[in-house]
Amino acid sequence: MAQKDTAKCILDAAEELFSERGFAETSLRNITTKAGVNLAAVNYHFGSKKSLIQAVFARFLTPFSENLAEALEAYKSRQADDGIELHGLLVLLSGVALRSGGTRPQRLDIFMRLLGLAYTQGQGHLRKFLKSEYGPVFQQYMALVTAATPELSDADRFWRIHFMLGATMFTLSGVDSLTAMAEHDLGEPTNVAQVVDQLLPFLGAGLKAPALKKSV
Amino acid sequence: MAQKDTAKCILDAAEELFSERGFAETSLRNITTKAGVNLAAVNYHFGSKKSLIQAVFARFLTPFSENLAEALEAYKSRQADDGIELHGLLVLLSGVALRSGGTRPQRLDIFMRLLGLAYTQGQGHLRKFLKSEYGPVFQQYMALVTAATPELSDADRFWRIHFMLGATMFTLSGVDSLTAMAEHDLGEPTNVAQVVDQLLPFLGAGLKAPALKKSV
DNA sequence: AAGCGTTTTAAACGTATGTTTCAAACACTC
DNA sequence: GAGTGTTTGAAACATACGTTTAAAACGCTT
Repeated sequence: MAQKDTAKCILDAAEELFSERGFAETSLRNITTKAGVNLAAVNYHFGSKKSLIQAVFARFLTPFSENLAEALEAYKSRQADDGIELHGLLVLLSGVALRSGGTRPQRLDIFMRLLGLAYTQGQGHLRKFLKSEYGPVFQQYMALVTAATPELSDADRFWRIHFMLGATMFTLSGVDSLTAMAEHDLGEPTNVAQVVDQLLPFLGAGLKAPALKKSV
Repeated sequence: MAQKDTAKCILDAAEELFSERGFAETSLRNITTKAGVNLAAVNYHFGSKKSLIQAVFARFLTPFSENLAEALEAYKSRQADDGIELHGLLVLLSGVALRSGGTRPQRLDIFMRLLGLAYTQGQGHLRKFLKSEYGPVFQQYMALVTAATPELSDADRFWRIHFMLGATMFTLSGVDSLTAMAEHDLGEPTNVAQVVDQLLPFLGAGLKAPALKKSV
């Protein structure tokens, strides 16, 4: 059991290297060297580099989406017919995210970086894989957010959700560099959970901001 | 004059391909084929692929930072001793950004994507190049933002500025996909300037949000 | 301990990359 | 219009990549 599990070692190394350099910049030789396994092990265990990439995402996203689905069920039955409140929804999602990192809580930043890559340098196969596999849970969550912001037009909500997504992904993607900068400039050490706590009021205020009036 | 300028053709092709696929995924053969020039032309005109990447950034950032510096001077002398107001600063920056795309206004999305790449898959040489070349103007702008938000602690302002940066970069990076989604889902066509108009109230409200109270 | 399916290993495969080379074509001065 | 410096062209360079191969090592049942 203290034995090394080759596939797990490969996933660990790939996850970290991908998040640092991107998919194309990371060679299988980089990965297998870092993992301490033979080059051919990747193709033996995962079939191809593409499948490796998908496996890296699946390892994080599968427990994450399961946790989110559970939390949503619990929330719905608890809330019953009370009004749905935005702040509670944001806390719910951030809690699930912080809890789904496995043993290491920092995994969240790695994964946010990967998610960003999937958007920017996603080769197509990744986006389809992610949407078909994990789309429904997030649509479920979005329905609640819509219920919590009835005053917004669909268009306003659409754009502001993406503003929120961007703020979150960017910040958490570089949370280690940013906390280092913050500590250097301000002298205050910060951890991921504290950054998320800072993030929530910003996102809430942005989403609830008064809509712009056309042509001042 | 109607002659093709080889270096310009290379920059145009590189800019577009880099922003779509990233630096490593874009080969010099992709670039020169798209540009309709010989493969060796890149190394002849720019020396190396690295220098080409820097040149792509410089072509956009140099006029941008010059425009920003001018706008800041005008703003300062106009404002004199009036109070500095956040919304005006945001409008100023967005105006400079929208104006600096050269002939094609869409260039802003391409460049935002490139800037994102510089953060994520920046090979180090890029970040140093950008910071030393264009850092000072942005520090100047930041000083005004600080003056416009005296109620914020340095830490709150630090984090919220990065939240704003993330929301902006993410949204504008994918503004073509997002506007397509918005048009499909909501039936409303949108252009880049309108998205920016949506962004500003969101950013303003987020930055000015009441600070979180520690330990509810 | 023999046998068998699974896993690991080292080496090679074909392909694509960034870069270099050097001769040909060009633009322009004298 | 010859001569000069600059730009382009086709081909080759060495290197790195993802993948495949076939033999060796391992784990486990019998």
